[in-house]
Amino acid sequence: MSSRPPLSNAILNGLNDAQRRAVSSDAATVAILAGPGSGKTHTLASRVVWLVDAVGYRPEDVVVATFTVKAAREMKERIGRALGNGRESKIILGTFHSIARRYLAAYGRHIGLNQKFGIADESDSRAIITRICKRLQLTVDPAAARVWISKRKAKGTETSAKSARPEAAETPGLQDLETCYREYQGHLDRSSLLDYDDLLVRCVDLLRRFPSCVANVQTVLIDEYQDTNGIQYELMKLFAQRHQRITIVGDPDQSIYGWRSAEIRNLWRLLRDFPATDEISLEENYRSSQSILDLSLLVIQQDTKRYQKALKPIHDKGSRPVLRKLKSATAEADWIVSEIKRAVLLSGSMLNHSDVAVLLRSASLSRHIESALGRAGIAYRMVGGFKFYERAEIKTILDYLRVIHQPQNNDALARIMNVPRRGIGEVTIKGLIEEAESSSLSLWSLLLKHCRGDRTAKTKITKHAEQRISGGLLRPLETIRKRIDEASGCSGTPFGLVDMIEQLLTTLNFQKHLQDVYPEDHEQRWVNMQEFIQLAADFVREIERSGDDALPAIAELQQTKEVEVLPRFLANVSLASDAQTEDYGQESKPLVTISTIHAAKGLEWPVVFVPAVYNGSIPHMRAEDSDEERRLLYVAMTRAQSLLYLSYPVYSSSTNSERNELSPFVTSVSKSFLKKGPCFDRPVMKEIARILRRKLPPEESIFGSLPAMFNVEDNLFPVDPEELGHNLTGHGPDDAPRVKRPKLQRLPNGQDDSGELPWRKDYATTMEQSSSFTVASLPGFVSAGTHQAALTAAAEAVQRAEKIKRSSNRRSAEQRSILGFVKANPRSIEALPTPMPAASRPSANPHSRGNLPAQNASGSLCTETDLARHKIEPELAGRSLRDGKMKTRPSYPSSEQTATRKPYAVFSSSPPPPEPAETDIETSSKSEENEPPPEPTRPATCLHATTCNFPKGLGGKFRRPPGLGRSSMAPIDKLRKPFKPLTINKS
DNA sequence: GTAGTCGTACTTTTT
DNA sequence: GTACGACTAC
Repeated sequence: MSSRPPLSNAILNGLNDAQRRAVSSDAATVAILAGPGSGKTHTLASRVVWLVDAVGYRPEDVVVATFTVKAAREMKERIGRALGNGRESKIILGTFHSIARRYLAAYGRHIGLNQKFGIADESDSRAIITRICKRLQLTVDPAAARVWISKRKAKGTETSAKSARPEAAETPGLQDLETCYREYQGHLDRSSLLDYDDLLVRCVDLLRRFPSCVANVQTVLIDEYQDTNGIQYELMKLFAQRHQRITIVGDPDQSIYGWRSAEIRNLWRLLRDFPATDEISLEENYRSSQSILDLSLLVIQQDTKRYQKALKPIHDKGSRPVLRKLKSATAEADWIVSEIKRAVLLSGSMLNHSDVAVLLRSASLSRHIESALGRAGIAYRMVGGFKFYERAEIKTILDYLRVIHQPQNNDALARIMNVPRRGIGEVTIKGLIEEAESSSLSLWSLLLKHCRGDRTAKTKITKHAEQRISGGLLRPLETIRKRIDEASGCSGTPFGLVDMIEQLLTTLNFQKHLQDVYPEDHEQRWVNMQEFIQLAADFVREIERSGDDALPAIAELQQTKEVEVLPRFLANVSLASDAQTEDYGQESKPLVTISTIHAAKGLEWPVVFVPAVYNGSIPHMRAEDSDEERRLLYVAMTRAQSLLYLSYPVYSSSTNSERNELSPFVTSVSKSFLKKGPCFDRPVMKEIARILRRKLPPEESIFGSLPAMFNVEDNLFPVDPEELGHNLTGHGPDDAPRVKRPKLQRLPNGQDDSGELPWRKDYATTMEQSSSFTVASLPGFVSAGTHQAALTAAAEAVQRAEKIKRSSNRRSAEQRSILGFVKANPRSIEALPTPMPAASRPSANPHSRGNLPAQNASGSLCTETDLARHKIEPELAGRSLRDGKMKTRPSYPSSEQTATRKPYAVFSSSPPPPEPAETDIETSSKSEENEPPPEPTRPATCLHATTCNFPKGLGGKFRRPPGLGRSSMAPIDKLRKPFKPLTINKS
């Protein structure tokens, strides 16, 4: 790689060795597998730039597929920044669905697709299927039918072998399902609609029958590959059919879309179909503190079937994640607010509200959080969940637009027929639809004929209603349609989308309609309409700026140019999960982010809250795959950079006082969490600052501006809300009495107890004997030892990080391969994974892997380089051995294989303790501005909550202001305007 | 037939 | 806190 042209240096700069190798790999197929925070997306984006700039592919010959609109947008931005000249807009980049739609728009007619096809979103599908089920009196649940149909389409056509299985008679209403499927598909065809799955299915059809569509494509890159489903895999291969050059990045641990038919299996399929694939893993985690990673790993490792990867933190230990137990969901929300305030204030606004995310299993959990934030006047935004486009008034206008675009869209027309009120009721509408369908007319033409007197509908329509339909619905829409045709026909000024919407609103007298129907909140809804217009305007501007996203011309095949804005706008609405509602003009004030975990994938925040970590929420009651739920929690946890809080309410909502149980994913590791928020003293804050690479304001200024009566510690809520009556917590025996105790002593094995529980040991002991690390000590304040020890730990962590950084420079040669894993388990991930090869250097302590196979189980199948990769840093392998953890490890329940594999020393993200000699040198050279490590015997009392003296990093110079006396401190939150939620703002 | 009122039963995750 | 169904008044 050393002989690359200088131009490429810029691309490779700032990447680590493994990333560099991934970016510049010459292999046709490249699979980059890496854990969270390892720079996957960045690497993929860099590879795109590399392929264009260094290798020389034309941008328009590169296909990049992502899963979410947000990811696509970000990818485009990143690539654009590096490429310049707007070349990124030529790249065929987008979600699978949007790329498929573009191809279908351009070439669809070659496979008999109506040029003006529309997209049926989920609610359309649901409505159609419900109607079918009702009409034909099918005994299947419409929702289940929809899922079944979708799964069938998503599976793809290649997997014929396995389709034999589930199809058997075991499916109860199979007959009905089949009927429903047929009817549904027929209905979509008649209305020229494609549902989400159809976009992919039809595109596969297109590319198979007309490979020349993609004859220009040189290379295909896929982000978040673990989320591809069968049909997407086919699509990927078809896009790459000419040159078979594919790059994927993914992380099996973050596969959270199984319910949408994502198949982790696709990873093995890829390696099977492209055996020469260059596998690269990225192992350094640049995002999270070591504590956060350690705990996340403990969670994900409970999945014994997973393919394991190394994940090495480069950051300091950081403060331990918190697992907080609250009385109710309301208390939980209030507690979150109090912790946010605490973090912001005690960091002297080094952390602000936009650094905070609250990640939820389900969007519906946001209610309490939203109202607590609202009450506290903290601005926030909700990502995922209720979508802007799903608001009733927006949907209505969208339906109008859809009918303008596609008069044959009966469903949309039926929904708007009586909105605004035109004196037509359900019965009439239903009758008309039936009539239209039975005479194979569209509803639109039926109405048109009726109103023109060409044909009288059998269904009775009152004269009054007829007039209003004719004058208030048919005629205005015809007019608009005519104007569109005229405009596009003679290339005159196209009829502006915004004009169209505004004209529609006027003719319909929509504002009055809103007033009539929603007397309570019509104003808000009208504001939504304005925002909608704004979005449309943005969309148009964006199109004009970046030009049409036409596909590169192909000699052999005629393309249909997409000239009209309307269809593209509608498609954009259906395919965009989020309206890009952000930043119009107004200085973006810092907002707390509330998001579903799904929507948070790929993102990161300094501070992350994961509320509602209880059985039933995570894992969700209705979830079928509990491993996936665990991965979901893992994804949530690994979003955090420096502070991670999990919490759960003991009692679910006020309505029924049912008790919640802590999520099973964390019960066994619950002791590794803090029971309440960390004390944000100087050392802790400094560590946070270091992880975030930010500057921490001086201590005086932080405490100088604390509001009066401010609670410095997380003590507004009882640590155990049930303790009042001496309750048993009911989470098993070791959990019962919760005695806080300081951990001041060194553990016998010489590992210094840096205030953190000895995690591994804890993990082991929770599973067998719980007594082993009870350390008798002063009763009193938990955190005291933590903080002083944190100082030492911090210094050490820096060295460790340094060491890892150093060692990781040669990492690329040592990455382990998944090839063995795949080959040993050719067709399923159900099989146990190959044991992670342990350190192969003799210097590493041998007992750790006494019974591990020396090589990857696939040994014979591995290439030489494969084997070479299996070396592990000796330090990494060494640690757990030195600690003698192996002895206390219980034999793992499932199988010997698991048990022997279990030594996770090798996967551990904990770097080894520094070697003594180096310690001194490094500390002295390194910690100039650091406090000298404190004496191990600092009395605990200095951290007493109410008299909080901060441990004087600087010799006790600063004391916290007494709080009561000081006046005129500006509470920064005063300045923040209360945020009015789009949804509902009353509690 | 339409429109308004009341009571009941749900509320995973996304393209 | 809402969406849908049943019931009742026009």
